[in-house]
Amino acid sequence: MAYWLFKTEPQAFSIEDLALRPEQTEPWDGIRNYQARNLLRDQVQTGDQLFIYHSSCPEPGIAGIARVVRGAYPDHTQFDPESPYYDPKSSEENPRWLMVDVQLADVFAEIVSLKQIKANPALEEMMLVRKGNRLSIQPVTPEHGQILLAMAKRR
DNA sequence: GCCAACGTTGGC
DNA sequence: GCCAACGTTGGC
Repeated sequence: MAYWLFKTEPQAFSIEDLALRPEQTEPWDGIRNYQARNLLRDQVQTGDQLFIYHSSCPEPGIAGIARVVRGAYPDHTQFDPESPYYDPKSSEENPRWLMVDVQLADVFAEIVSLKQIKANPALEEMMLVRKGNRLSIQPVTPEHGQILLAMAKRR
């Protein structure tokens, strides 16, 4: 079981949306970055835990945890001309983009803020806080994962 | 293959 | 809204 950090903009999709129907699995679609796609394809596995990170919002940080319930398969939004994620250069025969299905595991009582993460010397090697990193899917080491879990207040 | 121009991300 | 730090595109 590996840990990952998945970014989302809460105004588009937040952990509260996952929490609306906690029993339901949700497709994590719209990944349009090759590095992130390769992680989905090669490394992200069913049962892995995701730290759900809210970005571009008043308080950026980790809002909770989800689990991967289905490994990588073609992201259907790439074939839909009506979708903002439509990719005319992709084809059903040779899909370019992948997605996974996730299910809510836990909503933190309080966000583990980017500010807190930056303030913790034990997390200074996290990809999230390394300069210039914008990757939307990031590996989280077991050590960092344990520290983040310890920082979180469980609801 | 180079690289300038352009687009995106995301904190502040 | 600003802007740094990328990633992508496309002419050559």
